[in-house]
Amino acid sequence: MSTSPTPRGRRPDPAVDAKIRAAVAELLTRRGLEITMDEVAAHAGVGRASVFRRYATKRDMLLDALGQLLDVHVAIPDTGSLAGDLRQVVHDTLAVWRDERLATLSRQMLGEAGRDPRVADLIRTSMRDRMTRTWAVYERGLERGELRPGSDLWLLTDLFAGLVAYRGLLSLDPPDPDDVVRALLHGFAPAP
Amino acid sequence: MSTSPTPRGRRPDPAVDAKIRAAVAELLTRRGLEITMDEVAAHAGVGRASVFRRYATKRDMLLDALGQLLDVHVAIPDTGSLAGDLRQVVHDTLAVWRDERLATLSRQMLGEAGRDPRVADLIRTSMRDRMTRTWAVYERGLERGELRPGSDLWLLTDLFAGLVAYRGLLSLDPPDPDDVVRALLHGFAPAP
DNA sequence: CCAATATTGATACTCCCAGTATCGGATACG
DNA sequence: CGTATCCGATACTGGGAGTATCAATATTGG
Repeated sequence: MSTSPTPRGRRPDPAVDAKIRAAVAELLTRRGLEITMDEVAAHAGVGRASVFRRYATKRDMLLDALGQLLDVHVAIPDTGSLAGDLRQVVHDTLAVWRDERLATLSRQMLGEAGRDPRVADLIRTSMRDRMTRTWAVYERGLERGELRPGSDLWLLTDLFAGLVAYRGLLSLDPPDPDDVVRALLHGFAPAP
Repeated sequence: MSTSPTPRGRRPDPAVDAKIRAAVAELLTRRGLEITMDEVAAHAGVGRASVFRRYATKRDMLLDALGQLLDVHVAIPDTGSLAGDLRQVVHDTLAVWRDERLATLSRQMLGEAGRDPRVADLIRTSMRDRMTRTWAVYERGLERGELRPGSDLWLLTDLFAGLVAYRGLLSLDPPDPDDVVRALLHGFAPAP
């Protein structure tokens, strides 16, 4: 079952791993996805071959780095009302697009998702995890009677996640969180 | 003011223009954005240089082709109710993602928007035009009192356009138009 | 200690493709 | 005619991903 009977010879240097990852992370946030393998190796102070020994392709390398960048901690708000909590979640979701560097990287990452299913998978999973972690917000909202029972909560989350991604990707002005929350909770029909 | 005092020498052959455009369009829908200039020239039965005489770069060529592909006719529904009209608009917006070929191209196009501002501009403008053309739907809705006066209509449209693009880009299941319309009009709060 | 094996940085190579340059031939204008 | 531009064809340049090979070094089993 095991694929490692016993490792012989010289072992991979963990320090090299770290240097490469650090170099990729920095270059990625500084210059976006358009970086060359030579740059990575040079910036890490490491032989070019050592990079390819760890990642079969450039995509694999970027995939690994992007996975880490997406793994950010998201606070779960508890303001006392669903509207307040949602406002906070939407605001946090918008945060990525405020810093121009992160916005550029996010755009390119969403872009890469369009051509590489693995990147799409990465983002999808990351978003799903992230949203699942904010599920408590919805549960409290249901308990307080602020949310219609039986609501499609994925539709709710994807509506604002999609809005934010769409506007960000196309460089449109970001929406105001309060407007978004109002729209999500009460819709555009006149108050009855 | 004019930059063409008088054109000398042999004139560009319109037939060559047409052959190139046709070849690009077909290759684009058949294989997505990852096509080479040699393929375009060969498929058009045209010299490679003639392609570069018309487009300085591959991006320029794709931009031209994508602009035409985006220029599709969209019917403006008039079912008698805002809900019915909106349902139709959402359904039409989803159409692109039903054909797997078009979906792949759309994904790659949205992807390209993430790295090339000109593509983003193209999509943005196209979407804006398209939505403006459906403005009549909203106006009738306002007249019939089905829409709250003073609504941010761009927020409304971007909410569902974003949802559709987001789910499509990440290969998530497309939403049900009726669910979307219900959410947009009445929100997720309980009926008062 | 020793032999076998695998990693290290360095370098040179192949392959693909966008973009450029040049060719002889064709066509349009003056 | 003479010149300018287009035509298809072909060869070239340059950049970057991925591969191959090197001597040097490190690790482990015997």
